[in-house]
Amino acid sequence: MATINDVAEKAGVSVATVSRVINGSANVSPETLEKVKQAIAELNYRPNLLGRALRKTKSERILVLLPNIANPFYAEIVKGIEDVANKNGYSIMLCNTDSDLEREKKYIKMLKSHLADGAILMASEMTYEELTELAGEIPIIQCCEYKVGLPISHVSIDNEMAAYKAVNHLIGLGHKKVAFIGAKNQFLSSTLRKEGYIRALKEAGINYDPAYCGYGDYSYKSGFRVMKQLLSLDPRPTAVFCISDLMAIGAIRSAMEEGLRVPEDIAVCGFDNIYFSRMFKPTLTTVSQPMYDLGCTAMEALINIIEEKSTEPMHYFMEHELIIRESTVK
Amino acid sequence: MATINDVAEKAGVSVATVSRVINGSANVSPETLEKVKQAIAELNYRPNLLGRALRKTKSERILVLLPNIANPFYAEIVKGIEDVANKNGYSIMLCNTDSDLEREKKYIKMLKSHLADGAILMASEMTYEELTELAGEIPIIQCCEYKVGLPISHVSIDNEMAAYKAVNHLIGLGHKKVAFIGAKNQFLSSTLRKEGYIRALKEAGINYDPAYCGYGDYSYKSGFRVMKQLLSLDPRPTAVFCISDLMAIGAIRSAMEEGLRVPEDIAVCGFDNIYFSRMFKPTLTTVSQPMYDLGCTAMEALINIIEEKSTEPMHYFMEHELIIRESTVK
DNA sequence: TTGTATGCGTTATCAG
DNA sequence: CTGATAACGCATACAA
Repeated sequence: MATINDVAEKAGVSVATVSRVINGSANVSPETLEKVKQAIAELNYRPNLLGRALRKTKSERILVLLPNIANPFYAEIVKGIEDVANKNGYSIMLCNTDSDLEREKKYIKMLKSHLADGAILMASEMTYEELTELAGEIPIIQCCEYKVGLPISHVSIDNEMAAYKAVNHLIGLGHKKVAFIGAKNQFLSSTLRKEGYIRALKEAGINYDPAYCGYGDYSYKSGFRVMKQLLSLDPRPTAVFCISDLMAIGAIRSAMEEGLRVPEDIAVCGFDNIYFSRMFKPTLTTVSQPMYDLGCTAMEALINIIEEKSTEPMHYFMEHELIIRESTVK
Repeated sequence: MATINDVAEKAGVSVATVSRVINGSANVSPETLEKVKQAIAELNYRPNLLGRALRKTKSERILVLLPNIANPFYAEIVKGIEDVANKNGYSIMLCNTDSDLEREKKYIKMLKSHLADGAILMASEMTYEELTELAGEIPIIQCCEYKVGLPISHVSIDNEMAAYKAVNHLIGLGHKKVAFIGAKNQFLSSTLRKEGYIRALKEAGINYDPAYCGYGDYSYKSGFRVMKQLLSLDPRPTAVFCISDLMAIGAIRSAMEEGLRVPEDIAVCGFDNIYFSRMFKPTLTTVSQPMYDLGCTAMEALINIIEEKSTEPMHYFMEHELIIRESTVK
């Protein structure tokens, strides 16, 4: 592998001049420029990024930690992140944590070891203390899932309001017995979506009944299972709000297996608007997050921190949208 | 950020001793070990990976280039890659190329710039020449999609045989008019799957008719569109083999819209066994690839090259499996 | 067992 | 406009 020294030797100049050529410095005569360029081409020389980053103490690289690359929801966010990053000269590298704290910490260690200039964290498993400490060392942004009260910027939607609107839609269709399929975990969005559900009920004068609430893990299977239990209640719910599309689809299949029609016998609403929600029959009513914009905004906020344009933690709430399809309205 | 110098100073030893402690050298007295460990802890010191990699000319990092992180197919492969990598002390970083040659080349540039020790390429857009040149410089493996005749190891399934078996299954059910929904692109798998389709027809004494072949881009929409055309043929096909699950699901929805029942009026078979193929109604008959094992094998092969245990290019063909579900058999 | 000195490949400072 | 040289943070050969 050719180094800058080889190029310098071949071109008959010093390494400093080669470096100037590489970095587009104006102070190089046309003849030397040509000589150096030729030497670079002949040797097929590529600057060693490690050496450069070490010298500049800046890598122009960003880490994106996400819990599950299989989730198409994150894929769209990553697109936004990448586009903004590329526009600003940064490369992004994806780190799949698999919701495993150990894996996440391994990547965080790489981050702390100067491998990247900053990171975007989605659904981090770290504690308040760990996050705070990390933010003191390295620029980070929380995207989608976040913890409040931290000196760390975040980008998300208003989960409480989104859930409220979804449940309000069901109530507006005349449903009185509206069930809820959520998740019990450390994520704020789970709590907020449930709070939105409860607020919609209360405002409509409907009693909040914990018996109408089940909990899964966002998966198809868990939606299927929880729905089975809810359907055994008497009186049976006539509508269900699920905090993920996959659970909603599981719930629909569960209802169908019981001989119920969707939406005639029971209406189902999901959350996320994954591409599959259009393909499923009946097509799924759901809440759409502006995934691409979430990614763009997160990356812009991160760059602002890295380049020290902004220092104060910012909290961005992006617009969401209720998408009404066949699973709630015939 | 504390450096090895700070630690050395604080502990009252030389940087060499600190380095020995970090790297677990045996030749350190218990007392110095303790002193250094304490200094490391107090300063919250993390070795700078750039410096280390630069010095060792080895990063212990692997790049995984994939065309689309949204495709759950790749997610499972990545799991296999990660598990083997972690077991061997490597970290993997995902690079989303979006099937864009420019993006891919940017990551390849990083690879050539010593940011990683090697790479696993899935569905690369590069030419024969580019790939050959790259392989001369850096350890790489082709996974799933590959080009033949290159001095580069690859891991995949036998696409021709898999397609053959799938179509044979349809023929075995009594179908004579078996259509095909494929893709026209540079990928060998597209060609091989079509060849398998043709071989199965020929062996059964069925004439291969190009009119029964349509082409999409693996997506739901394209499957839907192509199926519409195939259904307008006279005589109408009674079975369809699709080279992706998404196209198969699009095809099914298309058939349903025409008032046809699946599988009674028309049988549909997909390819990939994405998790969604189980959730869809009717559940989808499809070809399952051993995604996790593909990833494991690819990573093992890469490590063998990096650590120079093997030098000869190897070609691995993993077992696949035909999974029969409701879309072909009632 | 420990320390000194060197170099990995860059970029940046300073002198010319 | 160009070159010599130091420094980024680390690991290691060699000396002590």
